[in-house]
Amino acid sequence: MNTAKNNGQAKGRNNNDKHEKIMRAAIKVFAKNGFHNSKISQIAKEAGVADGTIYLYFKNKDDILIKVFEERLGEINAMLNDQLNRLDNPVDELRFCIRGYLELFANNRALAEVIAVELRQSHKFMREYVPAKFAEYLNIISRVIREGKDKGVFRDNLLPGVIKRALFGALDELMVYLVMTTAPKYAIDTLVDQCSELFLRGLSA
Amino acid sequence: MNTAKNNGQAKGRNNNDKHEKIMRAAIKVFAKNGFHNSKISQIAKEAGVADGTIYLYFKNKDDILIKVFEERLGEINAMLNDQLNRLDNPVDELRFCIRGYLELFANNRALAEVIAVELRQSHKFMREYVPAKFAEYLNIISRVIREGKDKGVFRDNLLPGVIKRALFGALDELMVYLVMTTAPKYAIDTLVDQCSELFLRGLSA
Amino acid sequence: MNTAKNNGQAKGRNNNDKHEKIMRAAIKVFAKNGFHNSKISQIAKEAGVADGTIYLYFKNKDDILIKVFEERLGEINAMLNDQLNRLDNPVDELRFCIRGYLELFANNRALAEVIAVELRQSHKFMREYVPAKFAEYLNIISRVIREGKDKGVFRDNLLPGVIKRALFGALDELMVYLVMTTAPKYAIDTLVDQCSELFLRGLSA
Amino acid sequence: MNTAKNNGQAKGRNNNDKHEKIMRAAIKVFAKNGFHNSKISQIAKEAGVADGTIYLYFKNKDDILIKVFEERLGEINAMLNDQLNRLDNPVDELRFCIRGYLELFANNRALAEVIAVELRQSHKFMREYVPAKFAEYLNIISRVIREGKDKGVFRDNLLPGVIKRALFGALDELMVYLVMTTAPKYAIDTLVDQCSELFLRGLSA
DNA sequence: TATGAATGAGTGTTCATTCAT
DNA sequence: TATGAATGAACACTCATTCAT
Repeated sequence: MNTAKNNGQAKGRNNNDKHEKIMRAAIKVFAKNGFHNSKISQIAKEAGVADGTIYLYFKNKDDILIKVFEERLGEINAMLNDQLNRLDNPVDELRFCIRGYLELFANNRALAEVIAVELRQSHKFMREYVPAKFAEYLNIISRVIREGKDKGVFRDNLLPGVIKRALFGALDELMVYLVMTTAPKYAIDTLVDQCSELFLRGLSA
Repeated sequence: MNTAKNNGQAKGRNNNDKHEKIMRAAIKVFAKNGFHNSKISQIAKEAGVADGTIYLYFKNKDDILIKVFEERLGEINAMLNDQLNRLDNPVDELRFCIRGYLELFANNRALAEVIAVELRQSHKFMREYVPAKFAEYLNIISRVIREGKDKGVFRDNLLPGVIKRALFGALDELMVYLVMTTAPKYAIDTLVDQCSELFLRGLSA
Repeated sequence: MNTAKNNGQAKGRNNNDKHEKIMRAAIKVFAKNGFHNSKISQIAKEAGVADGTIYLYFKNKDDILIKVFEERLGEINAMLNDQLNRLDNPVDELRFCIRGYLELFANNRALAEVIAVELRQSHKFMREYVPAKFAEYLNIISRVIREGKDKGVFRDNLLPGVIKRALFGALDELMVYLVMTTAPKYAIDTLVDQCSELFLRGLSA
Repeated sequence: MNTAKNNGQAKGRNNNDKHEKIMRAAIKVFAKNGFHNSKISQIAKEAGVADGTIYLYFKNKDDILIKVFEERLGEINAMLNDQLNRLDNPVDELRFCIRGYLELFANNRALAEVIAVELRQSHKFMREYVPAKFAEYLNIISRVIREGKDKGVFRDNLLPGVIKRALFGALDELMVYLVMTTAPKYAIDTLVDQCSELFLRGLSA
């Protein structure tokens, strides 16, 4: 029944090609039409493969969306982990999280639309799918906050489990604004500055 | 072509009854199954009317969801406007906005689930539907912030248009946490306190 | 179950008013949209009555169409019978049948469209409904032909039962042409002349 | 959007099989129930394919009916064109047109019922659908008449554009009689003879 | 008689998924 | 692996008809 072959990450070169091609096509199509209005046949066409081929790489349509999230969020997490290691103070780190998140999506509008619009969407996601990489992402923020508390830079009565969600919500909303507004009134730098100052002041000891 | 009868609010008692009954039923059913998995026939059954009757009050399935948002958000806005008039300082007002939003949804889980999960959802919403009441809601926050700036309570370099979105995003995310988590680790009071302090410090002059 | 009140012809003045009003409205609406695309509510609106009122005068939607045919064809038959009595030779009588039929419909385009397009249509008509008045109409033609044979004006080996159908078919087709063509190439007089000469020569002894 | 594959005629054997199978099934089902009372699922069952398969070969339900007309009328036209070439005088040719038309349908009662009852039917046909093959058929008759005029066999004051319609109407009506009457009083030969003599005398110089 | 709100049966069409090649 | 023709379950919406007033 489950004929999907590639559940892990490291695969043969050839397969990977097609897996990646389908994923890129899916992001493009999802962004254009929304998940529910996107047809498998459109994705197949965009990817240059047959409809049936998609089922060699993905369990079903939902699986494509899940894989898109997981894989792209995984990349974001890897990038954040990598960069945060090079910084040595929570203030710069938080600023980097904020700037990194907004810039990333600003540069990949299609992916942003998909994540912004579809992430919270269907029951498949909020009910059945446990977004592992999403939790990991939140935890990166929480780690930075905890580090700030430990170093005495941030207030001591902060609950990282709450703050991480508030920050993520704020970032996500600003990202939606950035991506869904045809002619945004505020530049990305403005958003980053306003948001950073808001949170850093709000958190500071 | 459009046979929907109740576009305004104040109607005859009988019609209103049914309009309201259908809306309540829809919220319940949407919350349970998600919008796309909810069948018109389920809503009709839950409301105790015939399938066809729904189309006397709503243009189509999407229209039900839109009306739910608009009407409920309208109530929230009315409540906020009403209460904020009784307070005289921006700090208390912002605290009220935060507490009001979270408590409201905490007390109406079904509606919260619908709004949280479906609001940003399909192209119908982020692409075709212009959420008038939602904009109004954001502007209430922005008004409070502007007032705070005028009174010298909040910083002068704040951009209300950015801050209102950041705050809304944070609140929304916390609401999702509250509603979607089976056994939340944090009580609503905790969330309100953490969020209020975070933002009030972040905004303070 | 059958609540239709007016099955005969001679009725009270008041009822007749509404019966007639609905019928006229129906002809107009059927002609515009075709039978299957016409809604009871449209007819009701056009007639200036409530939907339910129609069911006080007609058994159901099909019944309206049947009544339209029967009543209008009845009028045609009455007119033909009346006029044919005043003529004394089969040649003039046949000419009159031909001219009468085409002129009648040319002057009532809406009715013509309905009869032309809908008469042969639905199973209700070709299968269940026995078009009494239609048979009567055909028999008027057949009577004229028989009379012509008796008087020695028309050939003796003619079968009136066949000829009446051929003539009706020809007339009907020309009527369709007249009515459905936006800018007919041939005037009604031309059609009458061509058709009369064709059939009179074809029938002549 | 339009996924129908077979718009032309000559296709691979497999596809053609199914296209033809569905068409035959449709004729059978339409003849039995009338177009509006025929369900896609019935046609699919009769054809031995899945409901969805029909939509690989036809745009929609209307399209099936249109294709039936066009293809069958196309065959009639081809047959007529082929046979008429072998005859050398308009009298025999017209006789052949008359006999050919009636015999063809007499031998394919289902198709006859469909064409007789549905051809003039719905707005789809008289209003939106332009019956190309039907016009072609009429023009074959008109060509024969013109040829007869040129050869001095038929009268000179004939208008072929009118006569072709009158003849078609007559034939069509006789065909309906033949097909819709349970026990026709007149044999097909009788009809052909009566009709041929009627028209040939009517047209003769 | 007249109304028109309410009913609910009925169906064309889409599209994710399968599987023979 | 790859294909794409075939499948068939699933569902929003319409509208003729009813009936309480």
